[in-house]
Amino acid sequence: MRRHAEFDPQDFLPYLLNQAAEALSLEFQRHYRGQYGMLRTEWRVLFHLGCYGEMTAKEICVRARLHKTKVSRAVAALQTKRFLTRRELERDRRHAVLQLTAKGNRVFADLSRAAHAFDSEVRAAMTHDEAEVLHRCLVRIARFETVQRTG
Amino acid sequence: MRRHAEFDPQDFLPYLLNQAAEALSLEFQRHYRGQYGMLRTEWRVLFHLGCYGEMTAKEICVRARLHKTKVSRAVAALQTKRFLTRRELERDRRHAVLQLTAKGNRVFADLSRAAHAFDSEVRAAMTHDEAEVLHRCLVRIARFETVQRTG
DNA sequence: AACTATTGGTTGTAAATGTAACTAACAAGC
DNA sequence: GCTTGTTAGTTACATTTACAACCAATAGTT
Repeated sequence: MRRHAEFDPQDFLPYLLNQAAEALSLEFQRHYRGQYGMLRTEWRVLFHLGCYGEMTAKEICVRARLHKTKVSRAVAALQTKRFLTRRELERDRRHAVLQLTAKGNRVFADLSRAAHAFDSEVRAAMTHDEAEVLHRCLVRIARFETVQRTG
Repeated sequence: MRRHAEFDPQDFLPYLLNQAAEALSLEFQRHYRGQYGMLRTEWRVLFHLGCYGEMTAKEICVRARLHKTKVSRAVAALQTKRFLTRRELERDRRHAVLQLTAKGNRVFADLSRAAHAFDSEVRAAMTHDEAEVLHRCLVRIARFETVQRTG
């Protein structure tokens, strides 16, 4: 049936990578979406604040490689959910340091635990060596030449 | 600075996988979007038709793991671009076999070449063995238990 | 101080996506 | 033939995202 036998979608890395990423994202969504009504970007922002501690929106943009509008909206949503607070800096009132509330920290702790468990579950499908290689390759690919989008 | 040192976003597979997938997708977009004004789903549908030959929308849904509405819209778009034609089956007029036009095939050939080149470029960042492991792991992950979405 | 450029962040609007409800064709049971 | 169920595909509407324009604060220049 195949006409251009020289190229199977499964062998095209962007395609395969997307399939894999989507499979995992969709599965993990259940946790932050189902339990807390959060969107993916909100989860990412919370995740970063939880992992690294307080920081400005700009820092999140750079670290998480998210566009500032996405972060802006996610922060607003997390704020109305009372998961974080913003504190303006006097020395430069353009910046606002974001910080998880106690509630936000509890949610982070819960999701962090779920993430850990999920991660282990996925890793169980491969050997330790394979996981090492996978990680190394993904990091390399993630750093692959991309257009500016941290604006 | 890190507070919960036990978990770095970079170590969370869904996250890392997403970063990697997005980096590649964004980069490859230039080809199908910039040159032909195609959306990602359109490119995927074209890709599948090009690789495997004519098939129905339903078959594309299953193979590409895309929801039927996405495929429906992509097919409509590709049709107005004159990249494919649809031929109803007499024996079951619910089905329509989709087939690339000559123009569609030329576009596929061009993008297929670009995809090949891009794939090689990415693979150049790793050894042959690494690429093998990566591929194997990704296929395994892509098949990971997911909710039904080929409906 | 005034003038421009840059930066952090928000908002408006169009495009894209997800979900559910729908239509049309067929199939099975009666 | 008529009802009920299923399947392929479309459409309508709500949610999400992308992109550009915008605002306010600061920095740099004169």
